[in-house]
Amino acid sequence: MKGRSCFETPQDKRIAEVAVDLPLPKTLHYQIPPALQQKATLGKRVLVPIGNRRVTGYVLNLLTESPVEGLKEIIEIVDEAPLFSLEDLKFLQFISTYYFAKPGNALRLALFEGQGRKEHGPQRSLPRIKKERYIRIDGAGLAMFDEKTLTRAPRQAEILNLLKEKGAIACRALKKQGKDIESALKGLTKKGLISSYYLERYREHLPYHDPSFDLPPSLTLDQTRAWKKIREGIRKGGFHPYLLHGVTGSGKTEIYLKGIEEVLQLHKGAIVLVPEISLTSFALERFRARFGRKIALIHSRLSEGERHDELRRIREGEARIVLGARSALFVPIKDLGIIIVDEEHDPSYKQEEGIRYHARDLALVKGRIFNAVVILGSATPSLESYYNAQTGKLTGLSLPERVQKRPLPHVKVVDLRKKTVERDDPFSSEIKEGIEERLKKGEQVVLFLNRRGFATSVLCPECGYLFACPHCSVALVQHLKKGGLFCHYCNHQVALPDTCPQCNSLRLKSLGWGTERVEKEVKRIFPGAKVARMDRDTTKGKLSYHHILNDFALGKQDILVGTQMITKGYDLPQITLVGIILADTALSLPDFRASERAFQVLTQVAGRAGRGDKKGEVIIQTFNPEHYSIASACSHDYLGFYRQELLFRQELNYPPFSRLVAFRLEGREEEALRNYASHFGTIVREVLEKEGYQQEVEVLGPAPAPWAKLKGRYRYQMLLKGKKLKPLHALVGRLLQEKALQPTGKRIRWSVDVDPLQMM
DNA sequence: AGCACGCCGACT
DNA sequence: GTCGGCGTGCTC
Repeated sequence: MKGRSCFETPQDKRIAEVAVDLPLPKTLHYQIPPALQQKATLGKRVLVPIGNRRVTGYVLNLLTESPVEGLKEIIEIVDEAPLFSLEDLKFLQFISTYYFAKPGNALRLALFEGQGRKEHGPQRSLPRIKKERYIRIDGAGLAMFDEKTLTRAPRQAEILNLLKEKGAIACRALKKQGKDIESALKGLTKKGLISSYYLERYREHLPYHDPSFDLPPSLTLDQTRAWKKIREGIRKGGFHPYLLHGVTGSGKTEIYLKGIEEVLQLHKGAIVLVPEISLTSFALERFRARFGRKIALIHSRLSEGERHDELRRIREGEARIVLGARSALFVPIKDLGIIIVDEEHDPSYKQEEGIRYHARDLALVKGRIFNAVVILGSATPSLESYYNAQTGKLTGLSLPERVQKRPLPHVKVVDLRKKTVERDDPFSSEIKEGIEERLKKGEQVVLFLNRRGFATSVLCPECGYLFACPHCSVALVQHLKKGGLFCHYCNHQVALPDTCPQCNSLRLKSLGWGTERVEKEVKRIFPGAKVARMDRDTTKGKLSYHHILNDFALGKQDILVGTQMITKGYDLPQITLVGIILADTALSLPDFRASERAFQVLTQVAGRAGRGDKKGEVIIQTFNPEHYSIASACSHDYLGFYRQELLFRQELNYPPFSRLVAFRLEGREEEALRNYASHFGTIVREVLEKEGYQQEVEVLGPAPAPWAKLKGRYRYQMLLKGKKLKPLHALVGRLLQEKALQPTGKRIRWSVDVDPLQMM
């Protein structure tokens, strides 16, 4: 910080705007007592009275006057130095106004409290700093020591010799070798030959071993061109946003690595965001191979202690780069130089609970506020981002070819409509032949199907009875291994009876294939093949995801069957065949982004094939070979897809041609919610007219959500659509104030979703 | 989130 | 007559 002037409180600003750690809709104003005037600065914690309690708050702003009468006084300033910089506060302020988030909740993001935890519960106890015991030779003791005393204590002698060699040893390392370490150590200590001491240790999710440092490969011509542009931005300083559109295997990661290297040389830090699912060791290892311990890993599967220690490494300056899922965007990195959002199109960047933010959008905001370079990278950019690159909001960079002149995989389409005879078999003869050929050659196969379980539903063919979830409007999915029928939304479980509960028929039928069934079938057809499955059911454990992929990478399996999870996050040269069991699943979703989603998933998973020296092949099975999502994915034609999808969006006035805000209404009683929803719609339209927004905002609904009931809650949604965000935003702000919209009991809730992604 | 205020049932 | 149920409403 240059001088202190910008942090000193001007004499006339005697009021502090404070966000407290309570779910209040607004910030509160407090008088700054003269004695605290000097210390009361932006970004510090303060102790304030609220009701008859005292709570900690955060100074977000300093004011000269307040519209509120009878302000109370700040009791105490907690911090010597501010916890938040001016930029941090700006970023926070933006999040809270843009997403209509309570300031206290926005604060929790910035404080990195994590999402899954209790909101506003009691303060969690801070994880302990972990210490590790070491031993060293006690010089004085050794000087007076007679070797013979140890002839009958070989363990002690052994340890002593080791110590003479190394000086000091971690006890943990010793314990790995023998069993009875403790008594030997006790003996040595008693004789005054060694002493113990403790050092702090960082907990690690994926243990660090010194990587074989990676020599940067030479760049292709396209890479060089893209890299030069980005380097220019980094060197110039300030906010420069890029969209790096590179086909699968075109070497986007290498550009990210270069960007980070450059930024580190300028003594700045970096944030790298990757989709939740691809948080494997693979991304981490690649970065560690280049940057060693300067990388910190942050994601939801870390234990509290591990996360705490990673944050500590960042705070203490050992780590200058943070790699993680969306929440890593809020990690406080000193002198932020670059933010990278890999696979920027990925829906997991959208938080669907609490503050419904989009990490890619906020990455751009953060870049602007912190004057950092932002790279959005993808093989299949979101329509919004690609459009932004075309209109100049982002600098578009393109890598149209794979590295080392490797071709994109050849794609073969199998039209399932012509396969009516063998309908019950998930594999076409083309896929079977393909698998057989790969098994013979010792190459690897990936089989993708975006549904887990054995069968997607169970039905009685005689009376039509369908096993459905009593709490959700979905069919139950049959699982063999877990045994029974399961709801994938609320986990409701029932046993599968032998007869139909409605007509007692014995002919219950399992419909639709899931990954479990695909795995079973492939094992049956190819008894010699080693098959692994990766989906939510096989990745419950903390590191199971890592282990499955690792084993596959090591060649312990020939075939990997999986859901979404296997579409990205790894780069394995032995995979030469990707089979897409049913490409249509994503297309049938009731969402205007369904085509985009389908195209992205197909392109991503197809991109796993042929990343080594051997040519890759993709076989897509589908009932809709003509659909443009599928056809474009087959011909690796992003631009073709983009143009067609853009037309569709324009016609229906959907993003990127408009902005959306969704209201989500929820309640336990169907009728009460239906009535409330209709009342809600009336009020919204009334306000819209009264305030004169008819020209700028279009209202759709409210209507029952496509999944009308989930986890025992009925759901309605309403959509506001506008060309410009500003009037939309103003109207929503106005509606949040509206008394008539507040639910009158009945256990009904509603929330606002700005830039909604999932329409289901 | 707390905590007070508030208006209806079984008790010292 | 009161103690207390937890429904709604406010906190600078």
